[in-house]
Amino acid sequence: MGRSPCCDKNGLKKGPWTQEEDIKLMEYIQLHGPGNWRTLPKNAGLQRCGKSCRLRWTNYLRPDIKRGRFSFEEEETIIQLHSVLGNKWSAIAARLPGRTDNEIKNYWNTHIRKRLLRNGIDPVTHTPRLDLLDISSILNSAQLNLSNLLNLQTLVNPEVLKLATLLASSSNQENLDMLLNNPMNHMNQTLNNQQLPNCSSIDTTLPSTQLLNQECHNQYFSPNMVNMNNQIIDQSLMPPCLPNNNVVLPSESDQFMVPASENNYNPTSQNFNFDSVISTPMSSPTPLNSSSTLVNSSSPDDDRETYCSMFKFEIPEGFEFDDFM
DNA sequence: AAAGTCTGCAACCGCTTTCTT
DNA sequence: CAAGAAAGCGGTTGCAGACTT
Repeated sequence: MGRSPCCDKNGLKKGPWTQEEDIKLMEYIQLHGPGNWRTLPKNAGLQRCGKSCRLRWTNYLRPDIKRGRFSFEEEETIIQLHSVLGNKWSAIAARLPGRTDNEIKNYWNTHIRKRLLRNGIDPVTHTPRLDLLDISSILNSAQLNLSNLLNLQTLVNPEVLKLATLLASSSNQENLDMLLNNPMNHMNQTLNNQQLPNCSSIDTTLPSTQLLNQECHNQYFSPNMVNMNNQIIDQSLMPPCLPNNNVVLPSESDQFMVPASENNYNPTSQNFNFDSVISTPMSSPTPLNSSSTLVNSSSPDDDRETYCSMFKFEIPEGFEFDDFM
Protein backbone atom coordinates (compact mmCIF):
# COMPACT_ATOMS: atom_id res chain seq x y z
CA MET A 1 0.00 0.00 0.00
CA GLY A 2 0.96 3.60 -0.37
CA ARG A 3 1.64 6.16 2.24
CA SER A 4 -0.77 8.14 4.29
CA PRO A 5 -1.69 11.64 3.07
CA CYS A 6 1.15 14.12 3.22
CA CYS A 7 -0.75 16.71 5.13
CA ASP A 8 -4.18 17.93 5.87
CA LYS A 9 -4.31 21.36 4.30
CA ASN A 10 -7.21 22.45 6.45
CA GLY A 11 -6.06 25.03 8.91
CA LEU A 12 -2.64 25.37 7.34
CA LYS A 13 -1.36 28.84 6.60
CA LYS A 14 -0.85 30.09 3.07
CA GLY A 15 0.59 33.21 1.54
CA PRO A 16 3.73 35.17 2.31
CA TRP A 17 6.07 33.85 4.93
CA THR A 18 6.78 35.88 8.04
CA GLN A 19 10.24 36.44 9.46
CA GLU A 20 9.32 34.25 12.41
CA GLU A 21 8.36 31.38 10.16
CA ASP A 22 11.56 31.77 8.18
CA ILE A 23 13.63 31.60 11.36
CA LYS A 24 11.81 28.52 12.54
CA LEU A 25 12.34 26.76 9.25
CA MET A 26 16.01 27.74 8.97
CA GLU A 27 16.81 26.77 12.53
CA TYR A 28 15.11 23.42 12.15
CA ILE A 29 16.88 22.57 8.91
CA GLN A 30 20.24 23.71 10.26
CA LEU A 31 19.79 21.35 13.19
CA HIS A 32 18.15 18.38 11.55
CA GLY A 33 18.41 18.85 7.81
CA PRO A 34 15.30 18.93 5.64
CA GLY A 35 14.71 15.21 6.01
CA ASN A 36 11.08 14.42 5.35
CA TRP A 37 9.18 17.49 4.17
CA ARG A 38 5.94 15.90 5.21
CA THR A 39 6.83 15.77 8.88
CA LEU A 40 9.02 18.85 8.94
CA PRO A 41 6.33 21.52 9.51
CA LYS A 42 4.97 19.75 12.56
CA ASN A 43 8.41 19.13 14.01
CA ALA A 44 9.48 22.71 13.32
CA GLY A 45 6.30 24.14 14.79
CA LEU A 46 5.04 25.58 11.52
CA GLN A 47 1.44 25.79 10.37
CA ARG A 48 2.43 25.10 6.78
CA CYS A 49 2.31 22.10 4.51
CA GLY A 50 5.53 20.37 3.63
CA LYS A 51 5.36 21.50 0.07
CA SER A 52 5.22 25.12 1.09
CA CYS A 53 8.20 24.61 3.40
CA ARG A 54 10.18 22.94 0.68
CA LEU A 55 9.49 25.74 -1.78
CA ARG A 56 10.35 28.39 0.77
CA TRP A 57 13.61 26.67 1.55
CA THR A 58 14.70 25.86 -1.99
CA ASN A 59 13.65 29.17 -3.50
CA TYR A 60 14.51 31.62 -0.77
CA LEU A 61 16.12 30.46 2.46
CA ARG A 62 18.82 28.10 1.22
CA PRO A 63 22.17 29.57 2.29
CA ASP A 64 23.83 29.02 -1.09
CA ILE A 65 21.30 31.11 -2.96
CA LYS A 66 22.81 34.06 -4.75
CA ARG A 67 20.52 37.03 -4.47
CA GLY A 68 20.50 40.27 -6.36
CA ARG A 69 20.65 41.26 -9.96
CA PHE A 70 21.75 38.76 -12.55
CA SER A 71 25.22 39.38 -13.91
CA PHE A 72 25.81 39.86 -17.58
CA GLU A 73 27.45 36.46 -17.79
CA GLU A 74 24.50 34.81 -16.08
CA GLU A 75 22.10 36.46 -18.47
CA GLU A 76 24.10 35.32 -21.46
CA THR A 77 24.17 31.81 -20.06
CA ILE A 78 20.43 31.78 -19.57
CA ILE A 79 19.80 32.89 -23.14
CA GLN A 80 22.19 30.37 -24.55
CA LEU A 81 20.88 27.52 -22.46
CA HIS A 82 17.30 28.45 -23.18
CA SER A 83 17.99 28.33 -26.89
CA VAL A 84 19.09 24.72 -26.40
CA LEU A 85 16.92 23.51 -23.53
CA GLY A 86 13.77 25.58 -23.85
CA ASN A 87 11.73 26.13 -20.69
CA LYS A 88 13.66 23.54 -18.71
CA TRP A 89 14.19 25.92 -15.84
CA SER A 90 15.59 23.36 -13.48
CA ALA A 91 18.11 22.24 -16.08
CA ILE A 92 19.12 25.83 -16.68
CA ALA A 93 19.33 26.49 -12.94
CA ALA A 94 21.59 23.48 -12.52
CA ARG A 95 24.16 25.31 -14.62
CA LEU A 96 23.86 28.59 -12.74
CA PRO A 97 25.19 28.09 -9.22
CA GLY A 98 23.19 29.91 -6.60
CA ARG A 99 20.20 30.61 -8.82
CA THR A 100 16.89 28.80 -8.50
CA ASP A 101 14.68 27.64 -11.31
CA ASN A 102 11.94 29.92 -10.04
CA GLU A 103 14.21 32.94 -10.09
CA ILE A 104 15.47 32.17 -13.58
CA LYS A 105 11.94 31.60 -14.80
CA ASN A 106 10.83 34.93 -13.36
CA TYR A 107 13.82 36.74 -14.80
CA TRP A 108 13.19 35.23 -18.20
CA ASN A 109 9.54 36.20 -18.22
CA THR A 110 9.99 39.70 -16.87
CA HIS A 111 13.22 40.78 -18.55
CA ILE A 112 14.74 38.60 -21.21
CA ARG A 113 11.60 37.50 -22.98
CA LYS A 114 10.32 41.04 -23.28
CA ARG A 115 13.63 42.29 -24.57
CA LEU A 116 13.82 39.59 -27.21
CA LEU A 117 10.31 40.44 -28.36
CA ARG A 118 11.11 44.13 -28.39
CA ASN A 119 14.03 43.39 -30.66
CA GLY A 120 12.06 41.23 -33.00
CA ILE A 121 13.33 37.87 -31.83
CA ASP A 122 11.04 35.01 -31.13
CA PRO A 123 11.82 33.99 -27.53
CA VAL A 124 10.79 30.42 -28.27
CA THR A 125 12.86 29.78 -31.36
CA HIS A 126 15.52 32.44 -30.76
CA THR A 127 15.28 33.47 -34.37
CA PRO A 128 14.22 36.78 -35.91
CA ARG A 129 10.51 37.31 -36.36
CA LEU A 130 10.33 37.41 -40.14
CA ASP A 131 6.59 37.70 -39.97
CA LEU A 132 6.87 41.13 -38.39
CA LEU A 133 8.50 42.64 -41.40
CA ASP A 134 7.46 44.12 -44.67
CA ILE A 135 9.76 45.85 -47.03
CA SER A 136 7.90 49.16 -47.12
CA SER A 137 8.06 49.71 -43.42
CA ILE A 138 11.69 48.70 -43.35
CA LEU A 139 12.61 51.09 -46.09
CA ASN A 140 10.52 53.90 -44.67
CA SER A 141 11.86 53.57 -41.20
CA ALA A 142 15.43 52.89 -42.09
CA GLN A 143 15.87 55.97 -44.29
CA LEU A 144 17.41 53.56 -46.71
CA ASN A 145 21.05 53.95 -46.16
CA LEU A 146 23.31 51.02 -46.58
CA SER A 147 24.22 50.78 -42.97
CA ASN A 148 20.66 50.34 -41.89
CA LEU A 149 20.05 47.79 -44.54
CA LEU A 150 22.99 45.78 -43.36
CA ASN A 151 21.48 45.70 -39.93
CA LEU A 152 18.40 44.18 -41.43
CA GLN A 153 19.94 41.72 -43.73
CA THR A 154 19.07 38.60 -41.88
CA LEU A 155 15.50 39.67 -41.46
CA VAL A 156 14.43 39.92 -45.04
CA ASN A 157 14.57 37.83 -48.12
CA PRO A 158 18.14 37.92 -49.43
CA GLU A 159 17.02 38.92 -52.89
CA VAL A 160 15.07 41.79 -51.50
CA LEU A 161 18.04 42.90 -49.53
CA LYS A 162 20.33 42.70 -52.51
CA LEU A 163 17.94 44.86 -54.41
CA ALA A 164 17.60 47.36 -51.63
CA THR A 165 21.36 47.50 -51.29
CA LEU A 166 21.67 48.10 -54.97
CA LEU A 167 19.16 50.90 -54.82
CA ALA A 168 20.85 52.45 -51.86
CA SER A 169 24.23 52.45 -53.54
CA SER A 170 22.83 54.04 -56.65
CA SER A 171 21.05 56.75 -54.67
CA ASN A 172 18.35 56.67 -57.23
CA GLN A 173 15.35 58.41 -55.76
CA GLU A 174 13.12 57.35 -58.59
CA ASN A 175 13.92 53.72 -57.93
CA LEU A 176 13.29 54.27 -54.30
CA ASP A 177 9.92 55.80 -54.85
CA MET A 178 8.92 53.00 -57.14
CA LEU A 179 10.04 50.43 -54.71
CA LEU A 180 8.13 52.00 -51.89
CA ASN A 181 4.98 52.45 -53.91
CA ASN A 182 4.92 49.05 -55.52
CA PRO A 183 7.58 46.88 -54.01
CA MET A 184 6.92 43.57 -55.68
CA ASN A 185 6.52 44.83 -59.21
CA HIS A 186 9.56 47.00 -58.98
CA MET A 187 11.71 44.33 -57.44
CA ASN A 188 10.83 41.83 -60.12
CA GLN A 189 11.54 44.36 -62.82
CA THR A 190 14.82 45.39 -61.32
CA LEU A 191 16.03 41.88 -60.70
CA ASN A 192 15.30 41.01 -64.29
CA ASN A 193 17.08 44.02 -65.72
CA GLN A 194 20.01 44.68 -63.47
CA GLN A 195 23.48 43.38 -63.35
CA LEU A 196 24.28 43.84 -59.74
CA PRO A 197 27.35 46.04 -59.23
CA ASN A 198 30.22 45.20 -56.93
CA CYS A 199 28.05 45.17 -53.86
CA SER A 200 26.34 42.07 -55.19
CA SER A 201 29.07 40.01 -53.62
CA ILE A 202 27.65 40.70 -50.22
CA ASP A 203 26.74 37.36 -48.84
CA THR A 204 23.20 37.95 -47.74
CA THR A 205 22.99 34.59 -46.10
CA LEU A 206 25.42 35.61 -43.42
CA PRO A 207 24.02 36.02 -39.97
CA SER A 208 24.02 39.55 -38.72
CA THR A 209 26.72 38.69 -36.26
CA GLN A 210 29.25 39.44 -38.93
CA LEU A 211 27.76 42.76 -39.68
CA LEU A 212 27.06 44.40 -36.42
CA ASN A 213 29.22 45.14 -33.56
CA GLN A 214 31.88 42.87 -32.37
CA GLU A 215 31.01 43.24 -28.74
CA CYS A 216 27.59 41.77 -29.29
CA HIS A 217 29.12 38.95 -31.24
CA ASN A 218 31.55 38.02 -28.51
CA GLN A 219 28.88 38.30 -25.89
CA TYR A 220 26.58 35.93 -27.66
CA PHE A 221 29.05 33.32 -28.76
CA SER A 222 30.75 32.01 -25.72
CA PRO A 223 33.13 29.08 -26.09
CA ASN A 224 31.74 25.79 -27.29
CA MET A 225 28.37 27.21 -28.14
CA VAL A 226 26.78 26.87 -31.53
CA ASN A 227 25.42 29.56 -33.75
CA MET A 228 22.05 29.53 -35.39
CA ASN A 229 23.35 27.37 -38.20
CA ASN A 230 24.42 24.79 -35.64
CA GLN A 231 28.05 25.49 -36.31
CA ILE A 232 30.42 25.31 -33.40
CA ILE A 233 31.68 28.69 -32.35
CA ASP A 234 35.16 28.85 -30.93
CA GLN A 235 35.42 32.25 -29.33
CA SER A 236 39.16 31.97 -28.93
CA LEU A 237 39.45 32.48 -32.66
CA MET A 238 37.42 35.64 -32.62
CA PRO A 239 39.13 39.01 -32.73
CA PRO A 240 39.69 40.81 -29.44
CA CYS A 241 37.15 43.23 -28.09
CA LEU A 242 37.33 46.78 -29.23
CA PRO A 243 38.48 49.42 -26.79
CA ASN A 244 35.11 51.06 -26.80
CA ASN A 245 31.62 50.10 -27.71
CA ASN A 246 31.24 52.33 -30.71
CA VAL A 247 31.23 50.62 -34.03
CA VAL A 248 30.87 52.26 -37.38
CA LEU A 249 29.13 50.22 -39.96
CA PRO A 250 30.48 50.32 -43.47
CA SER A 251 29.70 53.27 -45.64
CA GLU A 252 28.58 52.90 -49.21
CA SER A 253 32.11 53.23 -50.52
CA ASP A 254 33.71 50.83 -48.07
CA GLN A 255 34.87 47.44 -49.13
CA PHE A 256 33.17 44.87 -47.00
CA MET A 257 33.69 41.66 -48.82
CA VAL A 258 33.70 38.63 -46.63
CA PRO A 259 34.92 35.13 -47.34
CA ALA A 260 31.80 33.22 -48.03
CA SER A 261 32.77 30.50 -50.37
CA GLU A 262 30.24 28.11 -48.94
CA ASN A 263 27.62 30.70 -48.19
CA ASN A 264 28.00 29.81 -44.59
CA TYR A 265 29.24 31.68 -41.63
CA ASN A 266 32.45 30.09 -40.50
CA PRO A 267 34.34 32.16 -37.98
CA THR A 268 36.83 29.38 -37.47
CA SER A 269 38.02 29.79 -41.01
CA GLN A 270 41.59 31.00 -41.30
CA ASN A 271 40.36 33.49 -43.87
CA PHE A 272 37.81 35.01 -41.63
CA ASN A 273 38.68 38.62 -41.02
CA PHE A 274 36.38 40.65 -38.90
CA ASP A 275 38.11 43.86 -39.88
CA SER A 276 36.99 43.32 -43.41
CA VAL A 277 33.43 43.43 -42.24
CA ILE A 278 33.44 46.24 -39.76
CA SER A 279 35.61 49.28 -40.11
CA THR A 280 36.39 50.73 -36.73
CA PRO A 281 38.43 53.80 -36.00
CA MET A 282 40.70 52.81 -33.18
CA SER A 283 42.28 56.08 -32.21
CA SER A 284 40.18 59.04 -33.24
CA PRO A 285 36.64 60.01 -32.41
CA THR A 286 34.18 58.76 -34.93
CA PRO A 287 32.61 61.42 -37.12
CA LEU A 288 29.03 60.91 -38.01
CA ASN A 289 28.01 61.51 -41.55
CA SER A 290 25.24 60.59 -43.86
CA SER A 291 26.71 57.29 -44.88
CA SER A 292 27.72 55.89 -41.56
CA THR A 293 25.79 55.03 -38.48
CA LEU A 294 27.22 55.19 -35.03
CA VAL A 295 26.03 52.27 -33.02
CA ASN A 296 26.41 52.70 -29.31
CA SER A 297 25.88 49.21 -28.13
CA SER A 298 25.94 49.69 -24.41
CA SER A 299 25.32 52.80 -22.47
CA PRO A 300 26.15 52.59 -18.76
CA ASP A 301 22.66 51.59 -17.84
CA ASP A 302 21.16 50.34 -21.02
CA ASP A 303 19.38 47.39 -19.49
CA ARG A 304 22.23 45.36 -20.83
CA GLU A 305 21.09 44.69 -24.33
CA THR A 306 22.48 41.37 -25.37
CA TYR A 307 22.71 39.66 -28.68
CA CYS A 308 19.21 40.69 -29.46
CA SER A 309 20.60 44.11 -30.29
CA MET A 310 22.08 42.52 -33.34
CA PHE A 311 18.62 42.31 -34.80
CA LYS A 312 17.45 45.80 -34.11
CA PHE A 313 14.70 47.12 -36.30
CA GLU A 314 11.66 49.25 -35.98
CA ILE A 315 8.43 47.78 -34.70
CA PRO A 316 5.42 49.68 -35.97
CA GLU A 317 3.88 51.98 -33.42
CA GLY A 318 0.91 50.53 -31.66
CA PHE A 319 1.97 47.02 -32.40
CA GLU A 320 0.84 44.62 -29.69
CA PHE A 321 3.15 41.68 -29.16
CA ASP A 322 0.69 39.87 -27.01
CA ASP A 323 -1.99 40.13 -29.65
CA PHE A 324 0.45 38.86 -32.16
CA MET A 325 1.66 35.88 -30.17
C1' DA B 1 -1.00 64.65 -3.70
C1' DA B 2 -4.10 61.13 -5.22
C1' DA B 3 -5.60 57.69 -8.30
C1' DG B 4 -4.63 54.56 -11.74
C1' DT B 5 -1.42 51.56 -14.07
C1' DC B 6 2.59 48.82 -14.51
C1' DT B 7 6.24 45.75 -12.96
C1' DG B 8 8.69 42.24 -10.52
C1' DC B 9 8.69 38.43 -7.78
C1' DA B 10 7.26 35.18 -4.07
C1' DA B 11 4.14 31.74 -3.61
C1' DC B 12 0.67 28.70 -5.15
C1' DC B 13 -1.55 25.28 -8.36
C1' DG B 14 -1.76 21.28 -10.76
C1' DC B 15 0.44 17.90 -13.50
C1' DT B 16 4.22 14.43 -13.98
C1' DT B 17 7.81 11.58 -12.26
C1' DT B 18 9.97 9.12 -8.62
C1' DC B 19 9.89 6.64 -4.55
C1' DT B 20 7.99 3.82 -0.79
C1' DT B 21 5.22 0.33 1.08
C1' DC C 1 3.43 -5.18 -9.33
C1' DA C 2 0.10 -1.78 -7.86
C1' DA C 3 -1.33 2.03 -5.23
C1' DG C 4 -0.58 6.20 -3.55
C1' DA C 5 2.40 9.73 -1.34
C1' DA C 6 6.48 12.65 -1.97
C1' DA C 7 9.16 15.29 -4.76
C1' DG C 8 10.01 17.83 -8.89
C1' DC C 9 8.68 20.94 -12.25
C1' DG C 10 6.60 24.61 -15.19
C1' DG C 11 2.73 27.75 -15.51
C1' DT C 12 0.02 31.13 -13.24
C1' DT C 13 -1.57 34.35 -9.79
C1' DG C 14 -1.75 37.98 -6.37
C1' DC C 15 0.25 41.63 -4.16
C1' DA C 16 3.50 45.30 -2.88
C1' DG C 17 6.09 48.85 -4.54
C1' DA C 18 7.34 51.82 -8.43
C1' DC C 19 5.92 54.67 -11.87
C1' DT C 20 2.79 57.64 -14.56
C1' DT C 21 -0.94 60.72 -15.29
